[in-house]
Amino acid sequence: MFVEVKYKTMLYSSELIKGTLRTIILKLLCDQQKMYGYEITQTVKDLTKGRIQLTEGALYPTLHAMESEGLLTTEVEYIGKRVRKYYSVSKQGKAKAGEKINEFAEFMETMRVLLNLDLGTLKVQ
Amino acid sequence: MFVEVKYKTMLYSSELIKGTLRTIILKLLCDQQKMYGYEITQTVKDLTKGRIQLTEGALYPTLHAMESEGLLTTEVEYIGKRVRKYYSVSKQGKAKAGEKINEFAEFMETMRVLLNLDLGTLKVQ
DNA sequence: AAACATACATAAAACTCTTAGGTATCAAAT
DNA sequence: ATTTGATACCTAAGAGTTTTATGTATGTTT
Repeated sequence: MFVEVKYKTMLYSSELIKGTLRTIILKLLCDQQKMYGYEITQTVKDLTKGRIQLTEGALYPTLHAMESEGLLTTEVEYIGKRVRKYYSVSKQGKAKAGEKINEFAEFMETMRVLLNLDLGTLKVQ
Repeated sequence: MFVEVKYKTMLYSSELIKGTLRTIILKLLCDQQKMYGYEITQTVKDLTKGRIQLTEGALYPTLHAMESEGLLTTEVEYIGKRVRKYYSVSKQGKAKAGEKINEFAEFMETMRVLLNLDLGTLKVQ
């Protein structure tokens, strides 16, 4: 009869997350070598303390697109009867990851200046 | 016969800017009291050294929407025969600005952690 | 006179994401 | 036993935002 509240803070209104999905995927896959879709959603949820929750409707089509663009490669694995599709970054994907992450970092700095934010005082609990 | 290069760095691939337009507008109008559309595009371009260039096709409809939502108020002025439409933030607009800027700051911090960025070493020239 | 900058505006198309639905396996609780 | 919840994949309609393209008009610079 009690509802467990996992995360104190709200989800971001999703408009901000737009345009960051590919960057997030590339970064995680560069760090972890190989991951499957569902694992990516859970990892992002954990790492962001629930603040960013990727929807499957956005994730899967994006993974498929990135594979067809040659950024990711796949290998299927069976866990009992259940299918798992692992994604890894290709050489191109690694290059792209570098670009994307760099671009995002610069974008953040530009926005920090534009919005006159003092990130030194910001603490995300 | 020489082309003047105003800005060294590239524009951001625009996907990142998505979702930040309203925040930028509210922030600028809170600081400047009143601004007109074209002025907003130029100010953002200058403040970001050409990295963010708002398109008019995105800006004007957004300003209209924000006015109809009660976030902004307008007053028309004539410079010779040319029309200028000044926008100011309403009381609601000011509250919204606070929320939006805060949300963006938290989002940036979350992304910093997620992408493992070291912003201390980042210098935007 | 032409080109460029100022200043507004709209509308079709493109792009990305949400919402909503579907299938199926496995574990835990009722 | 069966329902619920978690795991795991997927697609498609609709919503929302932005780009691209276009239009109008005035003022300034070349």
